[in-house]
Amino acid sequence: MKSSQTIFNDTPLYAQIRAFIVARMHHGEWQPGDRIPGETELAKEYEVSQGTVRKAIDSLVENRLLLRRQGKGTYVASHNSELKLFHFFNISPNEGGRVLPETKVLTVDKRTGLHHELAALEMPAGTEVIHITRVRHLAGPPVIYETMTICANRFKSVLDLTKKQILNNIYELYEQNFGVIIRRTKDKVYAVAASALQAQLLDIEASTPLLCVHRLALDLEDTPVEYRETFCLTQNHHYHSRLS
Amino acid sequence: MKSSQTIFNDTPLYAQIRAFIVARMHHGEWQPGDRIPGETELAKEYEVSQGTVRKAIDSLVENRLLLRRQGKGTYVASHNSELKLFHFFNISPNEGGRVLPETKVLTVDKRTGLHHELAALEMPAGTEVIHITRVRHLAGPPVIYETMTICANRFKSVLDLTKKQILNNIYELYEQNFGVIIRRTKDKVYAVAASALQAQLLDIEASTPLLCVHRLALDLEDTPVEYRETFCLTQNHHYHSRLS
DNA sequence: TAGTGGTCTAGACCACGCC
DNA sequence: GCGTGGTCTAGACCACTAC
Repeated sequence: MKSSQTIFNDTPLYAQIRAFIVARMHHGEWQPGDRIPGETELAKEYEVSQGTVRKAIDSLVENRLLLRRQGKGTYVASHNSELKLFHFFNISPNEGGRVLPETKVLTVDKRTGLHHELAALEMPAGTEVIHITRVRHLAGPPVIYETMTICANRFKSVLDLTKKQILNNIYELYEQNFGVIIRRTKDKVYAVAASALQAQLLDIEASTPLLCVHRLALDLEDTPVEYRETFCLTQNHHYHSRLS
Repeated sequence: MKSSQTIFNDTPLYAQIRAFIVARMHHGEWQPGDRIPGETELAKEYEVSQGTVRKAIDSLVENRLLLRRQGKGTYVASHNSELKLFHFFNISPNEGGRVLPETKVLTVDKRTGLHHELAALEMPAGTEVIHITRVRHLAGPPVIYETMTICANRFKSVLDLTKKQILNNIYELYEQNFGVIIRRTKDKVYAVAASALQAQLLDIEASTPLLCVHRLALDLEDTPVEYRETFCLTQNHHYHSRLS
């Protein structure tokens, strides 16, 4: 990169290149599934060495924003690829392998966000949100009741979809319809007693212990996108996580 | 690395170097907290370029087995360093910052492992284990009841310790007394109703919903080391996890 | 055969911590 | 000033994919 173009002399070159690449993905120039230019080409374009571009791409591959295919090229990651299908869905049967959930959307409403929802999403009081509730099955009776809250402005056209059009993997919907890519989530997990409504929907007795997950999903720029509350029966299923 | 010494021509050089470094840590030549030789020195020793050693170290730093200090050197990570204190302890108060738990050890016994314990630890039926139970407080009344199961052979001298000598951060004990470094954990999380014993120990009513975590802790070589069952009150606390 | 990512080298300069 | 890790370069060869 020519010194005359170097704006941020305090940040490493590869970090600047990485930011440029993320910006082009975020802006929509490179869509999920697209192949991006080769390392040598990007190196020429930005006037840096191929090794520096490689280092920038390395860190994006680590964060699963890009994926490499040897001999073919580097691609923008997509949530609907097999690898990512289960990535943010960490509830599994106790016995047997992972199961893709079936989903029934119950309600889709627009309303003013509640205090704790807006606090989680870092939005000012009074902001309009879209509120979705749904029940999910995992190869059997219903085991998950879930509510999701998203910004009404950013996801306005969700209201135009029928309940059946709302995808099972809603992160895929964010990506395909709104260009919003979920990079990471923060979960807080509790044990609670089932409310009357939850008991009815999950066909259990009230006060049955339920796993309760408060999840915040963040996009590429670490902006909160969705606040979700998941209530899960853990008789035959569990929530899993790995630390390393 | 001279070609005559190259044993695994199918694996990349940097991966071989990484394996050598891990072996020297695992073997005890480099203890937690030690400084390892500089990149140039290791490069000379293994007869590879400094860049290759760097790539090997990079991946170990990512996995938190090593940590770099610019201008000083590269160090073997230690669980008692501030950075790692909370790393595998992911239960926090709902309000306020993280709190270091106080711990009271209840029992330390040697017995034959139960079926599900040995299955988790991948040990043959009939293996002897050490079983520890304890209660933990987080700046207030007790909120955690926990049982831990470890291999009796590997951790024999734990039986010689008094209950007070068993450290609050038991992974630190594994590291300091046995040279076992925990690299990662796999958690399965459930919601359950408190048993009579748990209710008594946590001073709550029986059937109160409790968070139940089944945790397997693995060492550097991905061998299961400890199986733990944690029961946690989530009135004022929560279990947290991040996916990315 | 041509282009891509994957690995590896040798050497350069910088920023930091320490003496 | 010296040694450390941190960044960057220019070029090499390999393995894989596609034509």
